[in-house]
Amino acid sequence: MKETTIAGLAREGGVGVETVRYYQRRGLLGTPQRTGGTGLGGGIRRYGEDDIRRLRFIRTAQTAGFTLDEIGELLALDAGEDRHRAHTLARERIVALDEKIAELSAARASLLRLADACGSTSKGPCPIITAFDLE
Amino acid sequence: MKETTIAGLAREGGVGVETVRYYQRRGLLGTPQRTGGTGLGGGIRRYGEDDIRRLRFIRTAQTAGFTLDEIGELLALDAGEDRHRAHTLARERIVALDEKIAELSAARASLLRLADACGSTSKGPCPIITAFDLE
DNA sequence: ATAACATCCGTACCATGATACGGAGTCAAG
DNA sequence: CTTGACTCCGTATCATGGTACGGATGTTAT
Repeated sequence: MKETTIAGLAREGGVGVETVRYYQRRGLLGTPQRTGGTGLGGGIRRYGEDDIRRLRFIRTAQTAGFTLDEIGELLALDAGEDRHRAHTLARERIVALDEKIAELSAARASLLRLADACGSTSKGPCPIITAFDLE
Repeated sequence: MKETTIAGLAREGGVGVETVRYYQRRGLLGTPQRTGGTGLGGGIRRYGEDDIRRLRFIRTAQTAGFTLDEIGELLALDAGEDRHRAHTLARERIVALDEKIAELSAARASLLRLADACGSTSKGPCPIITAFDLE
C-alpha cells in the first residue's frame, strides 16, 4: 500500500502542495492523523491511494464544470444513499455541458472565419468585431 | 440612428449597468462625450449601434474563452493593421477550444455513466468517484 | 549531531470578473 | 416645481480558486 506525504499526493494529482492544503481547508480532502512517535513518520501526515483518487476526482470534476462547492456535495453523496440527488446533479451538468460545448463550437466557427478573413497573405485592417458579428 | 443611455446599452448587451462601467474602466468600451446643455440630453452619455456591437463582441469573445485583456487586444487589432497578430490569436484560441471541447466531451461521457450507474431505480450508495475514475 | 530539506499551520495576498454603495447631478411627468 | 427614476463617478466589496510567507517542528543524509 503506497503511502506518501502531501508533496507526493500533490504530485500525483498534478497540483501544488498549497492547493492540496486549500482543498483540505474547503473540506474536500481529509487531513489524516499525524503519525505520532518518531520512527519512520511522526508528526507528518501520510496519504494513500484513496486520497489520490479523491484528489484526481476533484480535478476531473472541475474540468466537467463543477464548482468546488458542488464537488463537495458530490463527495458527500459518494458515501451517502441519495442516488436520486446524484442522478439529478449529473443530469443538470450534462445539460450545462451540452450548452457549453455548443457555445464553444460556435465560437470556434467564428474564430475560423476570423482566421480566414485575417489570413496572413493580405494587408490592412481586418474586421474582427464583424467576423464575430456574423454568428 | 438608435441612441440610448447606459442602461439601454447594458440591456442590449445582456449585462448590468455596473458591468458596462467596469468595461469602460478596463478600456474595452469608450465613454462618449456627455451631451452638454440641457435640452434633450445634457450631462448624460449617449451610446449608439457601434457601442452595442462592441459590447456584444466582448460577450461573444468571452464565451470563446478570451480573457478581458485579450479582448482588449482584439479590439485594438480590429482598427489596426496587424493582420498577422490577429490571425495568430485566433489560431491559438482554436487550438485551446479544441482541447477544451474534447475535455468537456470526455466529462460528459463520465457524467452519463454516472447518471446511469446512479439511476433512480435502485437504492444504496453509488460510486461517484469511481464513475469518473473509469475515464 | 547537525545541515539541509519537508511538513505543518495560520494568515495574507493575488487575479479575474464582476457587483454594491452612496452622494451629487440630470431629466421627464404630474 | 417637486417627485421619482436614472446617470455619473469614485471607491469598496464580493466570489472563486488559488498562491505566497514565515516560523516552528519533523525527517533524513552525511
